[in-house]
Amino acid sequence: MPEATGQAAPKAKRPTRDQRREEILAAATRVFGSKGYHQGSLVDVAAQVGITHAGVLHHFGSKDKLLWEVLEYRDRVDVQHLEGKHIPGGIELFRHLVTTARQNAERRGIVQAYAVLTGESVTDGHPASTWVAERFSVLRGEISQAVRVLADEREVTLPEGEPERAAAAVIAVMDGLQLQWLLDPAAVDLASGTEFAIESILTATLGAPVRIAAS
Amino acid sequence: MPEATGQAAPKAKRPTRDQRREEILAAATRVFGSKGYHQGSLVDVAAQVGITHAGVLHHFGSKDKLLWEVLEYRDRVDVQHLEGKHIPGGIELFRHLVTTARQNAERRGIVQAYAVLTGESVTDGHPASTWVAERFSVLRGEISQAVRVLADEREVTLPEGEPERAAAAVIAVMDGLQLQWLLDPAAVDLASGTEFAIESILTATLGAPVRIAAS
DNA sequence: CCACACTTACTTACTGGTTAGTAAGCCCGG
DNA sequence: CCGGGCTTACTAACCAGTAAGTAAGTGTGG
Repeated sequence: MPEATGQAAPKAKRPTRDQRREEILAAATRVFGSKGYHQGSLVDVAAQVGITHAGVLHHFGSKDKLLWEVLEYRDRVDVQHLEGKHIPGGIELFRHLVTTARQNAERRGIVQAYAVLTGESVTDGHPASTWVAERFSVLRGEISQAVRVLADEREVTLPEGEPERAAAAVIAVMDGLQLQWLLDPAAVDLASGTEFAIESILTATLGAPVRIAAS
Repeated sequence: MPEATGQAAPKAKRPTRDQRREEILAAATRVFGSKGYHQGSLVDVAAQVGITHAGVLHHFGSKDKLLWEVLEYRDRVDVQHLEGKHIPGGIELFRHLVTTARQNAERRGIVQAYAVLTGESVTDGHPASTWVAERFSVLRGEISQAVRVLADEREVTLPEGEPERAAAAVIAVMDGLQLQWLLDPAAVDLASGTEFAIESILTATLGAPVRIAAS
């Protein structure tokens, strides 16, 4: 809090443009996460920041643009989290996936946002559909590459398309478990379930037991 | 107005109550499937049947009730499909799951409806959330039971909670693959991907190779 | 066998609510 | 003193649900 002598008004300092934008993005993530994009309104978002919905539009122009920036924002934060640690490859990637699942069990909001937006995105003409499709595509690429690294290490040759199939299955099981966990957290253990499923898929793909130790 | 001679009028006969209800349920399945529950309106549904939205409300009372009946309708149709063939158990159940996946690849609309509603259902207070949660619960029960049957057949004893974990993983991988397939049908093969993933999970659970032959 | 009573299946018209987006102006800080 | 950040006020569209009226059937008593 600034200014003791000058004018010690208890008035809150007006945030800078970038601060406000970040506040709004965080609020929009919460709102779209808990209510979905269509059901979550700009009024909801604005209320969480303490302004009106017109104020939000002043910063982002339209609801669609806000959604796009929310998605980019999520990517930026996720990458920031790995800063310097370079994208892991081989077995390290799968360790990272399990670790993420473990962390996600403590961040229900983010998991919910991801699940809701992903599900919504398969509706006709949804503004996030290309983003989600692209995200899946990139993930499949990275994971199938890691599978190939493991295969090389163990000197097994995989049939054409097998790494991609395994990659799709790994992503699928993670998303699917999140869905079940969101609807009934007691029935599914996110971390151990993810680890078990990934190990199963890798073991079957490589033809030899694969273990993912603690990170 | 009518009446020329006798009454050879080419006038369309008014459908019976039950016919109309079925028409509306089918239309609602398409609408909620392609646009989601919140974004799909009663006007959309009504237009597909050639009546007004008030006509739809005459039959179903409210939008929420319509959704509930759509979900029940889906169950009824699915079960009808298995009529007489009793709910399969043991390896037969997994064969059935793969067969369903193969059929689903030809029924995009239904898969989309299921994916959209499931994703939407994790939003706060969604009218379908208890239905989806219940469905997951029942499926986990049936599949974990089938896993136990397989374990007994092979005389292996499974750790506490292991069948449930495998069941959750099987459901997860099916749902997740559907999502990826909807967004990029060329990147994922629904039938073979499902078969591969289920075999991987069962093999890892039972400690011995499990194959799912053609049904 | 048919007229009258009643029910069913809607339509039209409206209500109250919510939505995204626009326009104009106010106010504060640098 | 001026410009960005915001509010207030508004619009046009759309929504679910209600109410009342109407036309087309169905059942029934005479």
